[in-house]
Amino acid sequence: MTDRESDGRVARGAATRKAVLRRAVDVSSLEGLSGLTIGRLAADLEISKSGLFAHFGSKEELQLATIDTAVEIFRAEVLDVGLSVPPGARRVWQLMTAWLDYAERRVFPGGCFFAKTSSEYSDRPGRVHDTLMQYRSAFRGETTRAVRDATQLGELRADTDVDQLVFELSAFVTAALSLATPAAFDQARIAIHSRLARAATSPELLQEKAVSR
Amino acid sequence: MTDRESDGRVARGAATRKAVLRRAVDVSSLEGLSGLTIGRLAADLEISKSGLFAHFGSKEELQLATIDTAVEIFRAEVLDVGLSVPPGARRVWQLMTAWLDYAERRVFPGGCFFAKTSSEYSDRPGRVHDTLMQYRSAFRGETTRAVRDATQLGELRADTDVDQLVFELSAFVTAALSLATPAAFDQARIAIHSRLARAATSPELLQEKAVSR
DNA sequence: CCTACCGATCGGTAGG
DNA sequence: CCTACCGATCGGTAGG
Repeated sequence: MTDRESDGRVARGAATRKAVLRRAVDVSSLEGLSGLTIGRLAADLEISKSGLFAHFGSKEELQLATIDTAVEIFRAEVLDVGLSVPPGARRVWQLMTAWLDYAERRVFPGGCFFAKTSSEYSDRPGRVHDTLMQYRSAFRGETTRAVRDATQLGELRADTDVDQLVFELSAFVTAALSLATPAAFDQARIAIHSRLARAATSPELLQEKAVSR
Repeated sequence: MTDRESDGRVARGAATRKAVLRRAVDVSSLEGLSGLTIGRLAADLEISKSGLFAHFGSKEELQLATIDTAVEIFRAEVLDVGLSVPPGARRVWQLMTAWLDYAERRVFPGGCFFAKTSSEYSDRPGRVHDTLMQYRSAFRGETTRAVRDATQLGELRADTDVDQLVFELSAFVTAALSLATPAAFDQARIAIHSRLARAATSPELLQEKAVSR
């Protein structure tokens, strides 16, 4: 009896928390993590300010929880899609295009959550800044590993400067995210394909595997 | 007598306005144009809030005046430096490196004023957004003209896709501004040089003119 | 999860 | 340029 009752409360609490964070991620992708205010979020979700506040304890904790929620989505939409292809040049291509696709598809209404918030917090010390930079460098690490693997597999030229190539490919993606026009997304795909083709040991390596359908 | 007195007031007013805008540009480059608050600016400059307010009439007017001030500085530091070299491949190189240099030199304490504020206002409708986008596209227009001129002069290959090349070169710069590490600035210079060398009809075109000293 | 607060700060105004 | 305000909103707290 008491078990069932408290389970019900816990479940409702978790559902509210989840709804708050989903909304928080959307708002932040449009207006940044400091544009996020507890009062506005509470009004949007039609709960009291202090009711919402009780879930997090401080605005900073809300911001950190919002970042973690965005990371989970980014991981599923970009990293998992990229890594679903076996190591090699095509994995690198897949990783970059998954990143572009996720932004173009507006998984977050403001485009890329991390493009917005990393720029916003680039010069503000604190835990929000540190957490964002840590995730950014973790993702760059995954990209670097994919490029290094492709090099060691002989699919990218042995004299490839791995960090330089990662810089250039990432630059094309982030530029498209920042411009956010259809033309820019196309230009990024063209640039990435041509840069990878130039680094590849064989031109067919970037081709889609022929699927029978 | 009255002339001298009112001239003195006007001059003092202009000096105050100038000091306010210089400070506003610095603060915005660090914390964005919405992080700019009239109260804080007044406290920094040790004048009253309403005294400062009287110079602009609204926060939006202050933001627009701040953008115009930043544009003047950007024009002097980047555009004028780039265009000081005659049309051709080297002018394109000069334009891109002047842009990198200005950010690396921290002309604004937060790096590039426009990188920060364009991202901040990318999804907020209004005059601030419109003004920022207008300046961004004007600068892109100048870059495009420089590339087109270099192509027509025969210094870049006739089959150069001008918009694509502008996209790629700008991407390298904005990526470096966003990362803002010494390594990233170096990687951007390497990427720009190599991309321009590949588009050039002759490798010497990017060389510095030999100066006797 | 709520009502009812707190001090601080926001953009802006009145009147000099 | 000033003092002295305004209503709205901020993050956060007390006490349920």
